[in-house]
Amino acid sequence: MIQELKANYGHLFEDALLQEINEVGLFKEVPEDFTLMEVGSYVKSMPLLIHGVIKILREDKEGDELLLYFLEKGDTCAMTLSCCLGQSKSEIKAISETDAKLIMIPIQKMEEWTSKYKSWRNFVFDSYHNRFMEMLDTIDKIAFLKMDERLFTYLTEKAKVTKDNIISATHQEIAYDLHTSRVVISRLLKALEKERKIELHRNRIVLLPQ
Amino acid sequence: MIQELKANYGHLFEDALLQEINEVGLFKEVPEDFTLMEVGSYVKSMPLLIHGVIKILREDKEGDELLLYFLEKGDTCAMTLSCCLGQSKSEIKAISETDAKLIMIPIQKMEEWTSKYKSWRNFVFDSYHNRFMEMLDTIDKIAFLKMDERLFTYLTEKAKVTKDNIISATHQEIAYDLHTSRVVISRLLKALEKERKIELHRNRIVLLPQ
DNA sequence: TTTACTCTGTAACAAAAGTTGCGCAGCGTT
DNA sequence: AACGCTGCGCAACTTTTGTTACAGAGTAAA
Repeated sequence: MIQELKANYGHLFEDALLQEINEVGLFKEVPEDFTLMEVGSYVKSMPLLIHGVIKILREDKEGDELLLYFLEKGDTCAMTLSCCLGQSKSEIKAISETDAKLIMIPIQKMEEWTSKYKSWRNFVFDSYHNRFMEMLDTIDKIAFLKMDERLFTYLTEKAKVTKDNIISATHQEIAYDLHTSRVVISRLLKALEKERKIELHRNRIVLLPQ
Repeated sequence: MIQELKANYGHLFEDALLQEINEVGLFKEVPEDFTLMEVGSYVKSMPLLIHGVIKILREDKEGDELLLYFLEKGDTCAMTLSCCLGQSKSEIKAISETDAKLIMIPIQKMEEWTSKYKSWRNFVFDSYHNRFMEMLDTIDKIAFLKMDERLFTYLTEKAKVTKDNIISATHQEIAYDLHTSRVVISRLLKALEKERKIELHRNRIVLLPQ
Protein backbone atom coordinates (compact mmCIF):
# COMPACT_ATOMS: atom_id res chain seq x y z
CA MET A 1 0.00 0.00 0.00
CA ILE A 2 2.72 2.43 0.96
CA GLN A 3 3.82 3.03 -2.64
CA GLU A 4 0.34 3.94 -3.84
CA LEU A 5 -0.13 6.11 -0.81
CA LYS A 6 3.14 7.93 -1.46
CA ALA A 7 2.37 8.29 -5.14
CA ASN A 8 -0.93 10.03 -4.49
CA TYR A 9 -0.47 11.78 -1.17
CA GLY A 10 3.31 11.96 -0.75
CA HIS A 11 3.49 15.59 -1.81
CA LEU A 12 0.76 16.52 0.69
CA PHE A 13 1.64 14.72 3.88
CA GLU A 14 4.85 14.55 5.91
CA ASP A 15 6.48 11.16 6.38
CA ALA A 16 5.28 10.68 9.95
CA LEU A 17 1.68 11.11 8.83
CA LEU A 18 2.11 8.84 5.83
CA GLN A 19 3.51 6.29 8.25
CA GLU A 20 0.48 6.59 10.51
CA ILE A 21 -1.91 6.34 7.58
CA ASN A 22 -0.09 3.23 6.49
CA GLU A 23 -0.50 1.73 9.94
CA VAL A 24 -4.15 2.46 10.65
CA GLY A 25 -5.54 2.81 7.12
CA LEU A 26 -7.53 -0.04 5.67
CA PHE A 27 -6.92 -0.73 2.00
CA LYS A 28 -10.12 -1.29 0.08
CA GLU A 29 -10.70 -2.23 -3.53
CA VAL A 30 -14.18 -2.08 -5.01
CA PRO A 31 -15.56 -2.96 -8.45
CA GLU A 32 -17.47 -0.61 -10.74
CA ASP A 33 -20.95 0.36 -9.62
CA PHE A 34 -20.35 -0.52 -5.98
CA THR A 35 -22.32 1.44 -3.40
CA LEU A 36 -19.78 2.87 -0.99
CA MET A 37 -22.26 4.86 1.00
CA GLU A 38 -26.02 5.08 1.35
CA VAL A 39 -28.07 8.05 2.50
CA GLY A 40 -28.72 7.69 6.20
CA SER A 41 -25.87 5.31 6.93
CA TYR A 42 -23.47 6.12 9.73
CA VAL A 43 -19.99 7.11 8.75
CA LYS A 44 -17.27 5.15 10.52
CA SER A 45 -14.30 5.92 8.35
CA MET A 46 -13.05 8.44 5.91
CA PRO A 47 -11.88 7.41 2.45
CA LEU A 48 -8.77 8.63 0.64
CA LEU A 49 -9.21 7.89 -3.03
CA ILE A 50 -6.15 6.26 -4.62
CA HIS A 51 -7.51 5.12 -7.94
CA GLY A 52 -10.75 5.28 -9.89
CA VAL A 53 -13.77 7.55 -9.95
CA ILE A 54 -16.58 7.85 -7.40
CA LYS A 55 -19.82 9.61 -8.10
CA ILE A 56 -21.58 11.49 -5.34
CA LEU A 57 -25.35 11.68 -5.50
CA ARG A 58 -28.08 13.45 -3.64
CA GLU A 59 -31.35 11.64 -3.06
CA ASP A 60 -34.71 13.03 -1.98
CA LYS A 61 -37.46 11.27 0.00
CA GLU A 62 -39.12 9.92 -3.14
CA GLY A 63 -35.83 8.29 -4.10
CA ASP A 64 -35.17 10.75 -6.91
CA GLU A 65 -31.49 11.16 -7.55
CA LEU A 66 -29.20 13.92 -8.69
CA LEU A 67 -25.50 13.73 -9.48
CA LEU A 68 -23.52 16.21 -7.42
CA TYR A 69 -19.97 15.61 -8.64
CA PHE A 70 -17.25 13.09 -9.33
CA LEU A 71 -14.34 12.35 -7.03
CA GLU A 72 -10.98 11.44 -8.54
CA LYS A 73 -7.74 10.16 -7.07
CA GLY A 74 -6.30 12.46 -4.45
CA ASP A 75 -9.80 13.53 -3.46
CA THR A 76 -11.68 12.73 -0.33
CA CYS A 77 -15.34 13.03 0.48
CA ALA A 78 -16.19 16.28 2.22
CA MET A 79 -19.48 14.82 3.33
CA THR A 80 -17.62 12.16 5.23
CA LEU A 81 -15.43 14.80 6.80
CA SER A 82 -18.45 16.80 7.69
CA CYS A 83 -20.27 13.81 9.09
CA CYS A 84 -17.33 12.50 11.05
CA LEU A 85 -16.79 15.81 12.73
CA GLY A 86 -20.49 16.41 13.16
CA GLN A 87 -21.15 12.81 14.26
CA SER A 88 -24.12 12.56 11.96
CA LYS A 89 -25.54 10.36 9.25
CA SER A 90 -24.61 10.59 5.63
CA GLU A 91 -26.69 12.94 3.53
CA ILE A 92 -25.40 11.61 0.26
CA LYS A 93 -24.86 8.44 -1.70
CA ALA A 94 -21.52 7.37 -3.14
CA ILE A 95 -21.16 4.87 -5.98
CA SER A 96 -17.99 3.85 -7.77
CA GLU A 97 -18.12 4.91 -11.38
CA THR A 98 -15.14 2.70 -12.24
CA ASP A 99 -13.37 0.10 -10.13
CA ALA A 100 -11.61 1.98 -7.37
CA LYS A 101 -8.95 1.74 -4.69
CA LEU A 102 -9.30 3.55 -1.41
CA ILE A 103 -7.65 3.84 1.97
CA MET A 104 -10.15 3.99 4.80
CA ILE A 105 -9.14 6.01 7.84
CA PRO A 106 -10.90 5.38 11.16
CA ILE A 107 -12.65 8.53 12.22
CA GLN A 108 -11.01 8.64 15.66
CA LYS A 109 -7.70 9.40 13.97
CA MET A 110 -9.11 12.39 12.19
CA GLU A 111 -9.44 14.66 15.19
CA GLU A 112 -6.11 13.50 16.52
CA TRP A 113 -4.34 14.30 13.27
CA THR A 114 -6.09 17.63 12.98
CA SER A 115 -4.23 18.87 16.06
CA LYS A 116 -1.08 16.91 15.35
CA TYR A 117 -0.33 17.55 11.68
CA LYS A 118 -0.51 20.88 9.94
CA SER A 119 -0.47 19.12 6.57
CA TRP A 120 -3.52 17.10 7.56
CA ARG A 121 -5.33 20.25 8.62
CA ASN A 122 -4.53 21.87 5.33
CA PHE A 123 -5.65 18.79 3.46
CA VAL A 124 -8.98 18.82 5.27
CA PHE A 125 -9.46 22.54 4.64
CA ASP A 126 -8.51 22.17 1.00
CA SER A 127 -10.92 19.30 0.59
CA TYR A 128 -13.71 21.38 2.05
CA HIS A 129 -12.75 24.21 -0.26
CA ASN A 130 -12.71 21.99 -3.33
CA ARG A 131 -15.99 20.31 -2.53
CA PHE A 132 -17.53 23.68 -1.80
CA MET A 133 -16.50 24.86 -5.25
CA GLU A 134 -17.90 21.73 -6.83
CA MET A 135 -21.18 22.32 -5.08
CA LEU A 136 -21.31 25.87 -6.40
CA ASP A 137 -20.59 24.49 -9.83
CA THR A 138 -23.39 21.98 -9.48
CA ILE A 139 -25.78 24.73 -8.41
CA ASP A 140 -24.74 26.83 -11.39
CA LYS A 141 -25.52 23.98 -13.69
CA ILE A 142 -28.97 23.19 -12.37
CA ALA A 143 -29.93 26.81 -11.87
CA PHE A 144 -28.51 28.50 -14.92
CA LEU A 145 -28.25 25.85 -17.63
CA LYS A 146 -30.97 24.25 -19.70
CA MET A 147 -31.21 20.49 -19.89
CA ASP A 148 -29.43 20.21 -23.25
CA GLU A 149 -26.41 22.11 -21.94
CA ARG A 150 -26.44 20.14 -18.70
CA LEU A 151 -26.50 16.93 -20.68
CA PHE A 152 -23.56 17.91 -22.83
CA THR A 153 -21.46 19.03 -19.84
CA TYR A 154 -22.38 15.78 -18.14
CA LEU A 155 -21.07 13.79 -21.09
CA THR A 156 -17.85 15.75 -21.39
CA GLU A 157 -17.16 15.59 -17.66
CA LYS A 158 -17.85 11.90 -17.58
CA ALA A 159 -15.48 11.43 -20.52
CA LYS A 160 -12.90 13.52 -18.70
CA VAL A 161 -12.90 11.64 -15.41
CA THR A 162 -12.97 8.23 -17.05
CA LYS A 163 -10.45 9.37 -19.66
CA ASP A 164 -12.56 7.78 -22.36
CA ASN A 165 -14.58 9.39 -25.15
CA ILE A 166 -16.86 6.41 -25.16
CA ILE A 167 -19.52 6.65 -22.51
CA SER A 168 -21.07 3.36 -21.57
CA ALA A 169 -24.47 4.15 -20.18
CA THR A 170 -28.11 3.82 -21.07
CA HIS A 171 -30.30 6.86 -21.56
CA GLN A 172 -32.17 5.86 -18.43
CA GLU A 173 -29.01 5.92 -16.31
CA ILE A 174 -28.14 9.39 -17.56
CA ALA A 175 -31.70 10.49 -16.85
CA TYR A 176 -31.32 9.38 -13.22
CA ASP A 177 -28.09 11.33 -12.79
CA LEU A 178 -29.60 14.50 -14.22
CA HIS A 179 -32.95 13.93 -12.54
CA THR A 180 -35.11 13.95 -15.61
CA SER A 181 -36.88 11.35 -17.73
CA ARG A 182 -35.48 8.88 -20.23
CA VAL A 183 -37.53 10.35 -23.08
CA VAL A 184 -36.11 13.80 -22.50
CA ILE A 185 -32.56 12.46 -22.57
CA SER A 186 -33.20 10.44 -25.74
CA ARG A 187 -34.66 13.52 -27.40
CA LEU A 188 -31.75 15.76 -26.48
CA LEU A 189 -29.14 13.12 -27.33
CA LYS A 190 -30.71 12.82 -30.76
CA ALA A 191 -30.40 16.56 -31.17
CA LEU A 192 -26.73 16.43 -30.10
CA GLU A 193 -26.17 13.70 -32.67
CA LYS A 194 -27.73 15.88 -35.38
CA GLU A 195 -25.30 18.63 -34.35
CA ARG A 196 -22.53 16.07 -34.87
CA LYS A 197 -21.33 16.37 -31.29
CA ILE A 198 -21.93 12.73 -30.44
CA GLU A 199 -22.64 9.36 -32.01
CA LEU A 200 -25.33 7.11 -30.60
CA HIS A 201 -25.15 3.36 -30.21
CA ARG A 202 -26.83 0.86 -27.97
CA ASN A 203 -25.51 1.30 -24.41
CA ARG A 204 -22.81 3.55 -25.73
CA ILE A 205 -22.31 7.19 -26.63
CA VAL A 206 -19.24 8.41 -28.47
CA LEU A 207 -18.15 11.98 -27.89
CA LEU A 208 -16.92 13.40 -31.21
CA PRO A 209 -13.91 15.74 -31.20
CA GLN A 210 -15.04 19.27 -31.99
CA MET B 1 -18.04 45.18 21.79
CA ILE B 2 -16.97 42.54 24.27
CA GLN B 3 -20.50 42.02 25.62
CA GLU B 4 -22.01 41.35 22.21
CA LEU B 5 -19.12 39.09 21.39
CA LYS B 6 -19.59 37.12 24.60
CA ALA B 7 -23.33 36.94 24.16
CA ASN B 8 -23.03 35.35 20.72
CA TYR B 9 -19.76 33.46 20.82
CA GLY B 10 -19.04 33.07 24.54
CA HIS B 11 -20.25 29.48 24.65
CA LEU B 12 -18.03 28.60 21.68
CA PHE B 13 -14.68 30.23 22.38
CA GLU B 14 -12.41 30.18 25.39
CA ASP B 15 -11.64 33.47 27.14
CA ALA B 16 -8.18 33.85 25.65
CA LEU B 17 -9.60 33.63 22.16
CA LEU B 18 -12.45 36.01 22.95
CA GLN B 19 -9.83 38.40 24.24
CA GLU B 20 -7.84 38.15 21.01
CA ILE B 21 -10.94 38.62 18.90
CA ASN B 22 -11.75 41.69 20.94
CA GLU B 23 -8.27 43.07 20.30
CA VAL B 24 -7.92 42.49 16.58
CA GLY B 25 -11.55 42.33 15.49
CA LEU B 26 -13.04 45.33 13.76
CA PHE B 27 -16.62 46.12 14.69
CA LYS B 28 -18.77 46.89 11.70
CA GLU B 29 -22.38 48.02 11.48
CA VAL B 30 -24.16 48.09 8.14
CA PRO B 31 -27.65 49.16 7.07
CA GLU B 32 -30.17 46.99 5.28
CA ASP B 33 -29.40 46.16 1.67
CA PHE B 34 -25.68 46.85 2.01
CA THR B 35 -23.37 44.90 -0.26
CA LEU B 36 -20.81 43.24 1.98
CA MET B 37 -19.13 41.30 -0.75
CA GLU B 38 -19.09 41.24 -4.53
CA VAL B 39 -18.24 38.34 -6.79
CA GLY B 40 -14.59 38.57 -7.75
CA SER B 41 -13.53 40.79 -4.86
CA TYR B 42 -10.59 39.75 -2.75
CA VAL B 43 -11.31 38.64 0.77
CA LYS B 44 -9.24 40.40 3.40
CA SER B 45 -11.20 39.59 6.52
CA MET B 46 -13.63 37.11 7.87
CA PRO B 47 -16.94 38.22 9.36
CA LEU B 48 -18.52 36.92 12.56
CA LEU B 49 -22.20 37.82 12.46
CA ILE B 50 -23.45 39.35 15.72
CA HIS B 51 -26.82 40.69 14.69
CA GLY B 52 -29.04 40.73 11.62
CA VAL B 53 -29.44 38.63 8.52
CA ILE B 54 -27.15 38.37 5.50
CA LYS B 55 -28.19 36.79 2.24
CA ILE B 56 -25.66 34.90 0.18
CA LEU B 57 -26.14 34.90 -3.58
CA ARG B 58 -24.58 33.18 -6.54
CA GLU B 59 -24.17 35.12 -9.76
CA ASP B 60 -23.44 33.84 -13.26
CA LYS B 61 -21.61 35.64 -16.06
CA GLU B 62 -24.81 37.20 -17.41
CA GLY B 63 -25.42 38.71 -13.98
CA ASP B 64 -28.28 36.35 -13.21
CA GLU B 65 -28.63 35.79 -9.50
CA LEU B 66 -29.71 32.98 -7.24
CA LEU B 67 -30.18 33.03 -3.50
CA LEU B 68 -28.09 30.37 -1.80
CA TYR B 69 -29.00 30.84 1.86
CA PHE B 70 -29.35 33.25 4.72
CA LEU B 71 -26.78 33.76 7.48
CA GLU B 72 -27.97 34.56 10.99
CA LYS B 73 -26.19 35.63 14.17
CA GLY B 74 -23.56 33.15 15.26
CA ASP B 75 -22.91 32.23 11.65
CA THR B 76 -19.93 32.99 9.53
CA CYS B 77 -19.42 32.85 5.82
CA ALA B 78 -17.91 29.57 4.65
CA MET B 79 -17.00 31.16 1.37
CA THR B 80 -14.84 33.65 3.19
CA LEU B 81 -13.22 30.84 5.11
CA SER B 82 -12.66 28.96 1.94
CA CYS B 83 -11.29 31.97 0.15
CA CYS B 84 -9.03 33.05 2.97
CA LEU B 85 -7.47 29.65 3.22
CA GLY B 86 -7.39 29.18 -0.52
CA GLN B 87 -6.15 32.76 -1.14
CA SER B 88 -8.70 33.26 -3.88
CA LYS B 89 -11.42 35.64 -4.95
CA SER B 90 -14.95 35.50 -3.72
CA GLU B 91 -17.30 33.34 -5.72
CA ILE B 92 -20.40 34.75 -4.11
CA LYS B 93 -22.16 37.96 -3.26
CA ALA B 94 -23.29 38.91 0.24
CA ILE B 95 -25.98 41.50 0.94
CA SER B 96 -27.46 42.45 4.30
CA GLU B 97 -31.12 41.54 4.43
CA THR B 98 -31.62 43.62 7.56
CA ASP B 99 -29.27 46.04 9.28
CA ALA B 100 -26.46 43.98 10.71
CA LYS B 101 -23.56 44.00 13.14
CA LEU B 102 -20.39 42.08 12.43
CA ILE B 103 -16.91 41.60 13.77
CA MET B 104 -14.31 41.46 11.04
CA ILE B 105 -11.28 39.27 11.70
CA PRO B 106 -8.09 39.87 9.69
CA ILE B 107 -7.31 36.75 7.71
CA GLN B 108 -3.76 36.42 9.04
CA LYS B 109 -5.20 35.58 12.45
CA MET B 110 -7.22 32.73 11.06
CA GLU B 111 -4.35 30.37 10.37
CA GLU B 112 -2.69 31.30 13.63
CA TRP B 113 -5.82 30.56 15.65
CA THR B 114 -6.40 27.33 13.78
CA SER B 115 -3.24 25.88 15.30
CA LYS B 116 -3.59 27.71 18.59
CA TYR B 117 -7.21 27.20 19.63
CA LYS B 118 -9.12 23.95 19.45
CA SER B 119 -12.39 25.84 19.85
CA TRP B 120 -11.56 27.95 16.82
CA ARG B 121 -10.81 24.86 14.78
CA ASN B 122 -14.10 23.33 15.80
CA PHE B 123 -15.91 26.53 14.96
CA VAL B 124 -14.39 26.58 11.50
CA PHE B 125 -15.21 22.92 10.90
CA ASP B 126 -18.74 23.39 12.18
CA SER B 127 -19.23 26.38 9.93
CA TYR B 128 -18.09 24.38 6.95
CA HIS B 129 -20.43 21.60 7.97
CA ASN B 130 -23.40 23.94 8.36
CA ARG B 131 -22.79 25.73 5.11
CA PHE B 132 -22.35 22.41 3.37
CA MET B 133 -25.75 21.32 4.64
CA GLU B 134 -27.30 24.58 3.50
CA MET B 135 -25.85 24.07 0.07
CA LEU B 136 -27.34 20.59 -0.11
CA ASP B 137 -30.63 22.06 0.93
CA THR B 138 -30.40 24.69 -1.77
CA ILE B 139 -29.64 22.02 -4.34
CA ASP B 140 -32.62 19.99 -3.16
CA LYS B 141 -34.86 22.98 -3.62
CA ILE B 142 -33.77 23.88 -7.14
CA ALA B 143 -33.51 20.28 -8.29
CA PHE B 144 -36.53 18.66 -6.69
CA LEU B 145 -39.09 21.39 -6.12
CA LYS B 146 -41.30 23.22 -8.58
CA MET B 147 -41.34 26.97 -8.63
CA ASP B 148 -44.52 27.29 -6.55
CA GLU B 149 -43.04 25.20 -3.74
CA ARG B 150 -39.75 27.03 -3.96
CA LEU B 151 -41.59 30.32 -3.71
CA PHE B 152 -43.53 29.27 -0.66
CA THR B 153 -40.43 27.93 1.13
CA TYR B 154 -38.66 31.14 0.23
CA LEU B 155 -41.41 33.18 1.87
CA THR B 156 -41.53 31.05 5.01
CA GLU B 157 -37.75 31.05 5.40
CA LYS B 158 -37.57 34.76 4.90
CA ALA B 159 -40.28 35.20 7.53
CA LYS B 160 -38.34 32.92 9.85
CA VAL B 161 -34.98 34.68 9.64
CA THR B 162 -36.47 38.15 9.89
CA LYS B 163 -38.92 36.98 12.57
CA ASP B 164 -41.72 38.76 10.76
CA ASN B 165 -44.71 37.35 8.91
CA ILE B 166 -44.80 40.44 6.79
CA ILE B 167 -42.38 40.24 3.92
CA SER B 168 -41.43 43.58 2.44
CA ALA B 169 -40.35 42.92 -1.08
CA THR B 170 -41.51 43.48 -4.62
CA HIS B 171 -42.30 40.60 -6.93
CA GLN B 172 -39.28 41.58 -8.99
CA GLU B 173 -36.93 41.25 -6.02
CA ILE B 174 -38.27 37.79 -5.24
CA ALA B 175 -37.88 36.85 -8.89
CA TYR B 176 -34.20 37.80 -8.76
CA ASP B 177 -33.59 35.66 -5.66
CA LEU B 178 -35.29 32.64 -7.22
CA HIS B 179 -33.85 33.32 -10.66
CA THR B 180 -37.08 33.53 -12.56
CA SER B 181 -39.21 36.30 -14.02
CA ARG B 182 -41.48 38.78 -12.29
CA VAL B 183 -44.55 37.57 -14.16
CA VAL B 184 -44.03 34.02 -12.97
CA ILE B 185 -43.75 35.17 -9.36
CA SER B 186 -46.87 37.35 -9.64
CA ARG B 187 -48.76 34.43 -11.10
CA LEU B 188 -47.71 31.98 -8.39
CA LEU B 189 -48.23 34.51 -5.60
CA LYS B 190 -51.77 35.03 -6.87
CA ALA B 191 -52.31 31.29 -6.69
CA LEU B 192 -50.96 31.18 -3.12
CA GLU B 193 -53.35 33.96 -2.22
CA LYS B 194 -56.27 31.98 -3.66
CA GLU B 195 -55.17 29.06 -1.46
CA ARG B 196 -55.35 31.48 1.48
CA LYS B 197 -51.69 30.97 2.34
CA ILE B 198 -50.74 34.60 1.86
CA GLU B 199 -52.21 38.06 1.45
CA LEU B 200 -50.93 40.38 -1.22
CA HIS B 201 -50.37 44.10 -0.88
CA ARG B 202 -48.17 46.56 -2.62
CA ASN B 203 -44.51 45.95 -1.62
CA ARG B 204 -45.73 43.62 1.08
CA ILE B 205 -46.74 40.00 1.44
CA VAL B 206 -48.37 38.69 4.60
CA LEU B 207 -47.87 35.03 5.45
CA LEU B 208 -51.12 33.70 6.86
CA PRO B 209 -50.98 31.21 9.74
CA GLN B 210 -52.03 27.77 8.54
C1' DT C 1 -54.01 68.25 -9.14
C1' DT C 2 -51.20 66.79 -12.50
C1' DT C 3 -47.40 64.13 -13.68
C1' DA C 4 -44.26 60.53 -13.52
C1' DC C 5 -42.89 56.41 -11.91
C1' DT C 6 -43.14 51.90 -9.82
C1' DC C 7 -45.64 47.83 -8.84
C1' DT C 8 -49.03 44.46 -9.89
C1' DG C 9 -52.51 41.77 -12.71
C1' DT C 10 -53.62 39.54 -16.75
C1' DA C 11 -53.84 37.82 -21.38
C1' DA C 12 -51.77 35.52 -25.11
C1' DC C 13 -48.27 33.18 -26.71
C1' DA C 14 -43.64 30.44 -26.98
C1' DA C 15 -40.38 27.34 -25.30
C1' DA C 16 -38.81 23.76 -22.33
C1' DA C 17 -39.58 19.83 -19.88
C1' DG C 18 -42.33 15.98 -18.48
C1' DT C 19 -45.72 12.02 -19.64
C1' DT C 20 -47.87 8.19 -22.04
C1' DG C 21 -48.07 4.82 -25.27
C1' DC C 22 -46.33 2.05 -28.72
C1' DG C 23 -43.30 -0.09 -32.18
C1' DC C 24 -39.15 -1.99 -33.24
C1' DA C 25 -34.27 -3.18 -33.09
C1' DG C 26 -30.56 -5.58 -30.72
C1' DC C 27 -29.19 -9.33 -28.12
C1' DG C 28 -29.01 -13.26 -25.27
C1' DT C 29 -31.53 -17.64 -23.96
C1' DT C 30 -33.92 -21.61 -24.82
C1' DA D 1 -35.78 -20.04 -35.10
C1' DA D 2 -38.74 -18.49 -31.51
C1' DC D 3 -39.06 -16.00 -27.38
C1' DG D 4 -38.37 -12.47 -24.11
C1' DC D 5 -36.12 -8.61 -22.40
C1' DT D 6 -34.02 -4.22 -22.64
C1' DG D 7 -32.88 -0.01 -24.93
C1' DC D 8 -34.14 3.39 -28.06
C1' DG D 9 -37.04 6.36 -31.30
C1' DC D 10 -40.94 8.83 -31.96
C1' DA D 11 -45.49 10.89 -31.90
C1' DA D 12 -48.97 13.26 -29.39
C1' DC D 13 -50.11 15.54 -25.59
C1' DT D 14 -49.84 18.14 -20.86
C1' DT D 15 -47.69 20.90 -17.63
C1' DT D 16 -44.53 24.16 -16.24
C1' DT D 17 -41.93 27.95 -17.01
C1' DG D 18 -40.56 31.97 -19.59
C1' DT D 19 -41.72 36.14 -22.63
C1' DT D 20 -44.06 40.17 -24.36
C1' DA D 21 -47.19 43.56 -24.10
C1' DC D 22 -50.34 46.39 -21.95
C1' DA D 23 -53.56 48.39 -18.56
C1' DG D 24 -54.60 50.04 -14.18
C1' DA D 25 -53.59 50.88 -9.22
C1' DG D 26 -50.71 53.07 -5.85
C1' DT D 27 -47.36 56.49 -4.51
C1' DA D 28 -44.45 60.37 -4.47
C1' DA D 29 -42.93 64.53 -6.28
C1' DA D 30 -43.75 68.81 -8.93
